[in-house]
Amino acid sequence: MNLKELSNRLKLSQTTVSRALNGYPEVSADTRRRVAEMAEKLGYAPNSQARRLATGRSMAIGHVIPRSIHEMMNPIFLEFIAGAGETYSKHGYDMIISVVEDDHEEDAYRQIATRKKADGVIIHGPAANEGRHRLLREINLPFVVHGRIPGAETETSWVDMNNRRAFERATNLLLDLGHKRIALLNGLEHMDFARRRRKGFEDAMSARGLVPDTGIMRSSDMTEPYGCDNAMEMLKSDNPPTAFLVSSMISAIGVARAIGQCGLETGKDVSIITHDDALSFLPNSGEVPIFTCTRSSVRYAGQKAAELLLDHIAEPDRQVSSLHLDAELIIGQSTGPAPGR
Amino acid sequence: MNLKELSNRLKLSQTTVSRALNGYPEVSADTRRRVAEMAEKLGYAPNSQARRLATGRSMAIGHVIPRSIHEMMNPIFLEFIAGAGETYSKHGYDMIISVVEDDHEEDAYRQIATRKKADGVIIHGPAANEGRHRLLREINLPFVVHGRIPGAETETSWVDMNNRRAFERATNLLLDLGHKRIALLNGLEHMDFARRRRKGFEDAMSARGLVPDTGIMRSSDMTEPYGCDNAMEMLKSDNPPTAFLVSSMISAIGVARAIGQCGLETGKDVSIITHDDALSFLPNSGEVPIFTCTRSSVRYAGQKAAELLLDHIAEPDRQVSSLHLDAELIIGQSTGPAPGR
DNA sequence: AGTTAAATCCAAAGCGGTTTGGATGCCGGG
DNA sequence: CCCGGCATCCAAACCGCTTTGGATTTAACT
Repeated sequence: MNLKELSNRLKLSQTTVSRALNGYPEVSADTRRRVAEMAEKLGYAPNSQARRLATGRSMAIGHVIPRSIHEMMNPIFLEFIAGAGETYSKHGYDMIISVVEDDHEEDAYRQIATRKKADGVIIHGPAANEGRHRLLREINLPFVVHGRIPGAETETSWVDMNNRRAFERATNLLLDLGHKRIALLNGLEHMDFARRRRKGFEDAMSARGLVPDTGIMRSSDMTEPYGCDNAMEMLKSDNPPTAFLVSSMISAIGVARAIGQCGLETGKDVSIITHDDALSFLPNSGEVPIFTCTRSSVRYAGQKAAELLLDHIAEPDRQVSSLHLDAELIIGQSTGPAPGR
Repeated sequence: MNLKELSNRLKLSQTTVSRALNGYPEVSADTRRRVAEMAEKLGYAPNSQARRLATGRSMAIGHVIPRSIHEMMNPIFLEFIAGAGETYSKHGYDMIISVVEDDHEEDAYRQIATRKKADGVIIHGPAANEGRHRLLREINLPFVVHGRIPGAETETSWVDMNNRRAFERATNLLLDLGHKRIALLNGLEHMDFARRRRKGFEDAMSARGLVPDTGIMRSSDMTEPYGCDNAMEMLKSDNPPTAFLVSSMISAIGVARAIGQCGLETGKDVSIITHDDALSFLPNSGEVPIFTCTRSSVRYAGQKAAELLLDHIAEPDRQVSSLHLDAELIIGQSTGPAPGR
């Protein structure tokens, strides 16, 4: 069933039928109703390829993710995608995801632009020396960044949470509880978010005249064993930390496991604060959540980033605009006063 | 830069240029080279919408996932997607993901078919009373199932792992170690995979004349707290289990946490066997993995399911065909002889 | 040399929509 | 009664590619 057949059945021209269905004013209310009814009855829906070709808009947003196991192929990414996807479908956009070899990333973006596969893209996981925004500007592909690109904060549109502040507040909470020896289990520090988190931690420490001990600061992919192994090693050392500041629930669970294996009690002997992205399969809710955390829904960030991008596509010569989300600081069971205080 | 401009520059017809680029034989090697060079130089790539319209194939595979928080929006899904995505990009296909409200799922599939958004789809998470395969057959949309549809195993193409056998073997391992009181922390049992796992557990038990105690069998979304809370409750009961059979690493981590909090030792006082989907952010590897597990890479399953689907699209009147994967049984640190034996 | 087959290349017709630039009919006002 | 203007509707061009059915040139064979 295509436009032609439908308009034949209605004894109307394709033009009129098309206009009727797309809400143009040049068609009487009566005809519009007739058309809508017949379309419904015959189950007509316009072929997207044809429409896209005619309008020149692909009505799709691209997400290219490098195949590498690092960082991106993680549940946080999924949750973001889920949020963005909700926004897309609400606005009639498709989401297309390209999993590419790491060294084909640039190529993937170029393909999207030249083959007109998508009307815009979202940049995931900006790193320290980021170049994707320049490429995208060069090939004239609208984009929004999830996170911030160091040095390009004012010239790009982004959605990010206040990583520095979140970790600063978390650190202050620990300091207020009397902890002085605080370990940092950070994400990969070539990623922008991890740098900011570290900054927040260091700022809070030095504001109280403390010097962060790099001996108990780590940076890696945020897996469960990463949390467990490093916590274990530190706890068994001569001068163990009394608190852990962790970048992800997943690793925090590992830290908790290590604490348990050392015969210690989380929240009493050792404290943990983690960042909580509010992942659906790792709920940290309830009256008093298991983990004290800084929480910010990455799914919500996905929704907002998508909205921003769609706005930009609709009005191309609009100012860049960004959204800075604040994380909540939530007191759970995993923190307590420093021992011996 | 489009075909017309390119062919003008080359003083050739669009036909010839198109054929040269698409590897048709009716063009001399010399011309082909010239065309390729010029296309490269001018950065030409065919507009996908136009090509799709002309060929009638959308060169995309759809994945529709309900917005609901249950099951689907989980890391296992992501890992599957990642695997499938690799296959797609290798074959020049796009992956389009639709996040839809639960009650719009059918509608989403129909849209894909009538608007020609994708050439095929993958069915995720088949449940007990599954109807999607009938719908897809009705609207004539090729598909492959990840998992199996009860009652339709022979008439549909699917990729699944041998859930029943995996859990049977896992249970036997525990029984061989002398465990008699074994708890089952299963996934949602309206899902097919969870039913099969339960079957495997029950089969193994009754083969040794044991009757599974439904008092220590649970079924839910596989979160971390699910594992911890239920394990905690059981361990504190009058007649605690000596071993746990768990459906997911995530919940198994929760179980381990509960064991630790009870002052017991995993692999000594209490054993755990979990299914391990080989998620990248939950590595369970090393010489002796932390968890004894049945392991089957869901990423691999994604690759294979995608290959199967692309095959079906290429040769529509081909037999249905399926792939039954076997899980490895891997001995880790989380199992040991039943206490007092 | 004449004929045929093979090798190249091309004009034009789709694919299924949207959109431009009229055409037609009906109305009230002068 | 005639004309301008509004409300409707339509024919045809166009989006950028693939593909059919020929046309033309070249090579090969009798």
